[in-house]
Amino acid sequence: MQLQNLVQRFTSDIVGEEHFEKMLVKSAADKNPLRIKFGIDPTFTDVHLGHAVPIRLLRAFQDHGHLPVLIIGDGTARLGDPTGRNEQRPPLTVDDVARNSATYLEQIGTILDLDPAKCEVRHNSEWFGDMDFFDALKLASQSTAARLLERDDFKKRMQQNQAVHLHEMMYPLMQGYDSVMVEADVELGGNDQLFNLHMGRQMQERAGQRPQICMTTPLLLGTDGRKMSKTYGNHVGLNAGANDMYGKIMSLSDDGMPLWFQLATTLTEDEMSTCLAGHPRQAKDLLARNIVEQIHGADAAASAAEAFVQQFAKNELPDDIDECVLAQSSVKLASLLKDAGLVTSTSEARRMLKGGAVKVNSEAQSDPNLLVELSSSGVVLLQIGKRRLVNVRCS
RNA sequence: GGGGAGAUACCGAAGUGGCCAAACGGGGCGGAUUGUAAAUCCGCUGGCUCUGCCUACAGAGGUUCAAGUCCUCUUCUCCCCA
Repeated sequence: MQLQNLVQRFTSDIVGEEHFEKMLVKSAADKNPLRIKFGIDPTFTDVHLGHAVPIRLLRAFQDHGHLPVLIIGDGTARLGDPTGRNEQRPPLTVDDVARNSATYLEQIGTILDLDPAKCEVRHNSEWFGDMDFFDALKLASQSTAARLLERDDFKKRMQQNQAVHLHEMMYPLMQGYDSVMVEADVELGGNDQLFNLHMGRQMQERAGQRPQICMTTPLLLGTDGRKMSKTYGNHVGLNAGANDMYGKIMSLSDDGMPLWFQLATTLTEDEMSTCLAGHPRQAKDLLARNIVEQIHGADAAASAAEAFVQQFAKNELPDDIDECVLAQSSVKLASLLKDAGLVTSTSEARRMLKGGAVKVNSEAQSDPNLLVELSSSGVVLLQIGKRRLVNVRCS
């Protein structure tokens, strides 16, 4: 597929579009690949399918001979982009960030080719790490309060009489500075990044560089229709197993499907519209399969689809159930549910029991004091709802 | 620097001395229904050795038989003035 077509499919906004064509032509003539920047802050342990949208576009650029410049924001993560959340997160420690950075690369590697010859990976602590206070002031002098307060998130919070801290306003400047440091030609980001991307342009211009083209991708919504975010629990992680990933996508709301087809699948426009015209259940199955295939391969996708039908449509037990080994042989049901890790407290176990959610060996139980005998040879199957299952035996 | 308002559970938000483990709404979780979609109905939503006990209404003290509610100090936020 043509790069321009892909760009069209995956972007909602392009700043500096009029120069993009020329840049492509010049890059081809000079045999000088464009530097395509994409930055991601390792604030959590998983990268999700929402992040995958710009990453897939990045991959498209890579496939067309351009150079992805992947920035792991181990410096910016310490601050945290205040986007979309009207409260501050607890600051991450250096260790958190280091741990997350490693898993991020692994997950991004499922989409992008991280071969050093084909991709430049940078950590922005490289330049933020040894800045002193006066360097930071210099950075701050690059913009103005009025300009920063134009940012949607800040504006809203100001209007709602909520706090906007000074350090939060440094975030866009940091991201912009990244662009200067890597001399980006194009920067990709989610729709909510538009302001930050603009900042890069502005700062590059001040630094005497050619301002980057800013491309934003539409935001992939979470399975519940809200913005995909780990904090909402509506995300699908790239590190999710095939079955889990398939199941999560099946729980997507019907309304969300067109956007998901557009942003997360490899299907053509025609294939998509054929799919969407059919039964929604069918369409969702294809959607889920396609996505799982991209990450886990065709075989895994097929068996995930099968396992799903077995467990949820036919209401049968799944083939692979986690096993848990406990020391005691005779335990009260409420404690057992907790010890087996199905609930976090015995109080929760009691509530579940009262609500009729619990089955022991496929038989409904409601007595928290029921004494369950475990043996080392056979297993006892504990079940809360359709999703939480575990086989228990004693050591 | 001066004046005023405020901080309640995952979120929003009631509560102005006992009937408060805290109304109500959202979210989440379970049950029914189903296409693990949507919609709808029902239940749950601090912990424990669970008909009882313990810890909680920003933090620390205090008044009281009794405090989310009153007093003092502290921390944080917002608004107005300079």
